[in-house]
Amino acid sequence: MTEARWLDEREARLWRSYRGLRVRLDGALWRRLVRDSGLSGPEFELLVPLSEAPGGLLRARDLGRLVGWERSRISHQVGRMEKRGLVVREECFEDARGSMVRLTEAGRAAIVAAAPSHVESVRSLFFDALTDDELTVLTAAFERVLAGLPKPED
Amino acid sequence: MTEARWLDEREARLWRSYRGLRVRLDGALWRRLVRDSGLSGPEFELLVPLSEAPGGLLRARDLGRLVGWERSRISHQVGRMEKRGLVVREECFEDARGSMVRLTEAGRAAIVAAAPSHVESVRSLFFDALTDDELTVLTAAFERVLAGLPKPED
DNA sequence: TAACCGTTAATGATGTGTCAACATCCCGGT
DNA sequence: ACCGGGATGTTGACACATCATTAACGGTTA
Repeated sequence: MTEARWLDEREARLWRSYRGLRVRLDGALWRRLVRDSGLSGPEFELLVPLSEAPGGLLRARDLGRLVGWERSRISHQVGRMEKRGLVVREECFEDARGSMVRLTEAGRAAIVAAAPSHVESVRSLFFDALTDDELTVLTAAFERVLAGLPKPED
Repeated sequence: MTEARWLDEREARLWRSYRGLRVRLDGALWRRLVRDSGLSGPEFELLVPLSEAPGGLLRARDLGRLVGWERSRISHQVGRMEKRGLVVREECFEDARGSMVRLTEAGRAAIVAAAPSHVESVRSLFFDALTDDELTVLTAAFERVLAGLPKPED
């Protein structure tokens, strides 16, 4: 258990700003989303792929893969959204184990109303503060960090 | 609601990588922390400033300011950590409204055991993938975005 | 056919975070 | 001395995320 590889001053500063960004940017986006559209972050995340699917219909398994969630999380979230009338569950004919998730009219109306405002928030809070060169550097750096991350099982 | 200011291809790519980073990097750090030390992320965040305070003693208000949390969140989290024996609540003599939070011996042992491994995770998963130039650019970009963020009430 | 294994979902328990009351206390002006 | 507004914490209700367990189903193999 050595003291080696501690963070130096510059590294600590970057880490603080990253933590701050993660908390404050996402917090601001979440609050604006709720305020402007009445949708929560997780609701928005599920509605996007559903709204892009033919008939607003996706199998729960595929929905989970599209957003990178596990089955249990999908199941709980779809349950809450079903109670709110945004989606309905239907049985899956190809595979009796599966279940289908279908966007309701209310759900489609909600995502259509929410998307433009949300994109505008992302642009004004994030992209408007970046230069074009920074956009390039950040993309390369983020993708390299992502590529080096261990699989979910670690 | 116009279609203007939609994200172009390069912007969408950066946004995807940022979202991925946010989820996968923080997820990996959380899982390693729990696995290596038995501490959760929020527990770790409160234990750090407490371990640096004289006597391991901080007023709840000050603890909240140090980590940037609101009162309710502090209260709930301290309550859970008190049940786990990591901290104890004491009354505040200077101000009868306040309450003090004190690190227990078990709490101090936990943070001392957890910190080196956590820093090593941050370094190996994040900093080792960045060049020195990127470190500079990211810090400047993050701090500029942070400075432009609205206050919590917006 | 029967035993078995992997996939898919649902569910309950637990930890976490936010919000809206609520109670209490401090402090300044009157 | 009093009063009223701001500060401080706690609590309960709810939404969210993860984990372990359970159940049902499909396909493979004995």
